[in-house]
Amino acid sequence: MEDLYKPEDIEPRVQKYWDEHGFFRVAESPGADKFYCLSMLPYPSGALHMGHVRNYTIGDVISRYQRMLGKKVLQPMGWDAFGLPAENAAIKNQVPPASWTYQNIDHMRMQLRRLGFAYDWSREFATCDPQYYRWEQQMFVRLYAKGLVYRKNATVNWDPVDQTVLANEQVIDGKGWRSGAPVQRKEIPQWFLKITDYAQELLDCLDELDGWPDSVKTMQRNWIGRSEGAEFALSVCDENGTLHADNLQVQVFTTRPDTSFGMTYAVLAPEHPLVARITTKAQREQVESFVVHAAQEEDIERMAEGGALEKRGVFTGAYLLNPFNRKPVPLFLADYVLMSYGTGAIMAVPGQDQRDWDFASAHGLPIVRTVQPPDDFGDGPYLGDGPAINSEWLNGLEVDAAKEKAIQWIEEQGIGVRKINFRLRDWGVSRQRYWGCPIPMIYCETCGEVPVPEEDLPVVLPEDVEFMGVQSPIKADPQWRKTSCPRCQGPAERETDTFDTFMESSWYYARYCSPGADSQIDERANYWLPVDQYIGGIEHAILHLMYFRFYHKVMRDLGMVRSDEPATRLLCQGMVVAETYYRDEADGSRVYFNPTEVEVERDTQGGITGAVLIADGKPVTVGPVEKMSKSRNNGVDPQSLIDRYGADTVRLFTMFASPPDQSLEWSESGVEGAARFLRKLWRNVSEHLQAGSPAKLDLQALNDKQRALRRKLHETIAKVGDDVGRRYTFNTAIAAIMELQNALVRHPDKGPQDMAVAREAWRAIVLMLAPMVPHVAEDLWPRLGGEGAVVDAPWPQADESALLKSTVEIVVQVNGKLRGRVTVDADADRERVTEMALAEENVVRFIGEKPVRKVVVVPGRLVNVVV
RNA sequence: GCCCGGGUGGCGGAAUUGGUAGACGCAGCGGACUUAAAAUCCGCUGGCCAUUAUUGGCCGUGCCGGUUCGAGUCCGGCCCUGGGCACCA
Repeated sequence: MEDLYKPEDIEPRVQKYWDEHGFFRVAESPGADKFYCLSMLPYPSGALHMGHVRNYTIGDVISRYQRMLGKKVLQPMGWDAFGLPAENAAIKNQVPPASWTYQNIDHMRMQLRRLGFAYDWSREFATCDPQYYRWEQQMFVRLYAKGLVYRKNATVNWDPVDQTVLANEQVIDGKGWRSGAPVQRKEIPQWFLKITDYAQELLDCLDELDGWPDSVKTMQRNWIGRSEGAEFALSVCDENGTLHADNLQVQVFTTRPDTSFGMTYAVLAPEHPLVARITTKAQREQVESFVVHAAQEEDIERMAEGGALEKRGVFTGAYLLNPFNRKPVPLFLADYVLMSYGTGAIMAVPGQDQRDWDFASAHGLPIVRTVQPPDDFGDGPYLGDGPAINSEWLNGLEVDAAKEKAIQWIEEQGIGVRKINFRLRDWGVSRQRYWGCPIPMIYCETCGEVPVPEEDLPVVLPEDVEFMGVQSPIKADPQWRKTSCPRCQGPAERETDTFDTFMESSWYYARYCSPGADSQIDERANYWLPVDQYIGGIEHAILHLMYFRFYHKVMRDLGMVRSDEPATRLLCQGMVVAETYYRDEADGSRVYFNPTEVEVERDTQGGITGAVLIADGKPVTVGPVEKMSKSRNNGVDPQSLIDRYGADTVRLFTMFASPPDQSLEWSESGVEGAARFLRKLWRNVSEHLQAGSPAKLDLQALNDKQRALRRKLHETIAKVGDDVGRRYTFNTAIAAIMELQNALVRHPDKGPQDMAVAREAWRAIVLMLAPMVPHVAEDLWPRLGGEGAVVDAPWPQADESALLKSTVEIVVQVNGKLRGRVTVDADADRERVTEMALAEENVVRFIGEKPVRKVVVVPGRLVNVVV
């Protein structure tokens, strides 16, 4: 065995061994326990960043651990290959988006292989492959047939100069990022998926996702935003209550029907269809002037500062008749009512609603309370509980009872119904971009919209294109879109929009289970699904993870899968952060320096006193710790770390520095610490092997010291198993292994039984480290007499008998303060322990003359004497 | 404004069910080895005070209060900080 730890030799050799034996290729094995461990697939941006390394290391550790428990483990990897950055790169570098993407995939695949992740590469795919997206297109036309797909006008960001739709990220200060022209809001037809049909189920199933973080479930609940109430009609009238000649009505939704007697005015959203019937052109223009102004920077800033938005509005001249008290109330237009939620119209009850209060105050409208606030309640709307007042037949009822009675009354009157509304909107999937999956629809002059027949799929996106401007090549090319109608054979045109890239990432996990299938997925998916552990960033808490759940339920309803949810357990890893360093230049600009270019200065206590730029030796300002980003120039390239330290060191550092769900602070010296640990491990095992062959372990022959060391070993095995398997606190698992190694080093005896215990310990250490640092573990395992590959070795189990202690140390407190320790027999009873505790020298001193009032005994832990 | 996290040494973090606060690592200090440096090894390392064969005391987990024999952990009220949402009736 070499004296020095050389990862540059070990890692390629071990990876070759895994590859040649195809260790990570898995097949279904009915009856065997399976474990599907999935990390979110990366966008092929060009190179791995530390966030990827962290995400995939966590997944790999869990996968390898589960495999050592004897399960069939599926861990796949692929590429979320469509997306906007490829188009930007295409414009910048004059290469087609496809070739740029494929090059990036090649490079990043090589980087992932270098890190030694246990992926079944035979299942790899890129989502831009027609053999992948053809199934997405097929599913879309099937959903169209089921009525879950529809087309309607929706508002987009439109760049009038580039004649293109912009993504939200491409709108900077209200202007197009390339043209600089003010962005317009434009209505164009777009395709939608009816995710709202699944709103209730998406909400209900969250309750059963015990393995998901509460934060994600809460965010999804809020996003779905269920509210219960009533929807009812109000008749348009004049100020005397005379009904409108056309018998016009306005539907409103409210969660507080109990407050209806307090309605003092009503509001329509500016886009409400009735607006054209009841307002003048001048009124509409006035509203438009502030609608255009809406949702601008200053409003958002004001809300961030905690202030209420200005309540702008205009009186229509019309009135609505409140059906509860037959009184007419003025009808306003105001942009604080949204057309996209509820009915686009509200009854306003300023006494019980903050926004209505603000509007009423600003426009001098009356305010009537319908719930009695407590005596000490000041000004403002009252949102709490209390008896109804000013409400005729509801008076005296508490809020819940009043709500119930009001809804019954509405239904009895035939003017409305009990209603549940969701905040969740249907999913708009059209993107006016080139580098995406073509939407398989055809427009025929006579037949209208016609889905592409399944046998004609896929609609292939041409990859060898000139991509010079922002304009999509398939939109620019009149030939591509020209086709014939599948129904009438007449001239027709293809849809030139492409899918939102969230479409590809909503079902990829199922395709991994069915490689090569001549259908979207096949029966093999039901063996592997649901995913047992999903790992990815918290930034996907709402969008991706909602679409992912929605798609799974849709696939279930199409008969493709049998489970209700796609993943039973979810882990959201924290951000990777690093210190920032900068200088403020004379011209007011701030220049950031990478942590690798800076040297930190410390005082004798180790506190940071400053930092200098290595290049010029002059000081730089130490900024806050922030998420690694280009703008702060604090990103660290994982490749350079791997080149310098090896994959195992990088993996060990990322797992050791913090628990997986908290942020990980990058530290050069922390990486060096990880490297030092592996060098020590290597040397210690080497010295152990050179010290000779161990005797057969004879438990009866162990002396106290050997027995104590072996107890430490088995305590560590128990703790590490719990940390890795249940708690996912890999940092504390590694710390426990480090402690065990330190204990072994401090036990230098080389007798036959010392060697036997040491051999047992080194083997356990190598096994417990194998998921985290698999290369060095694989290399050391056979040297320590291990059979076969460490990837298939069984996870060590604690020997209960080794954990038994003959004596235990008991902490003695007096009035809750630590005053001494006593060692007692493990089976000593309370009386004996109390007696020992009261006899301890320092305890006696503290009790002094004071009478003992009470003695609390926690068996095996402590005694507290109360005086 | 609403919702969800977090606040513990010089730093990252540990303390799993209310029971020894600071495991493990980093940084720092002292020493060994070395011509020297690196690497490696050993020791010390929350603050203050007393005592030095020794050890002991006081303070200490963002702030204020409470429950308890006992609180980093539970409860009430604040402060700071990270993230999410955006007038959803």
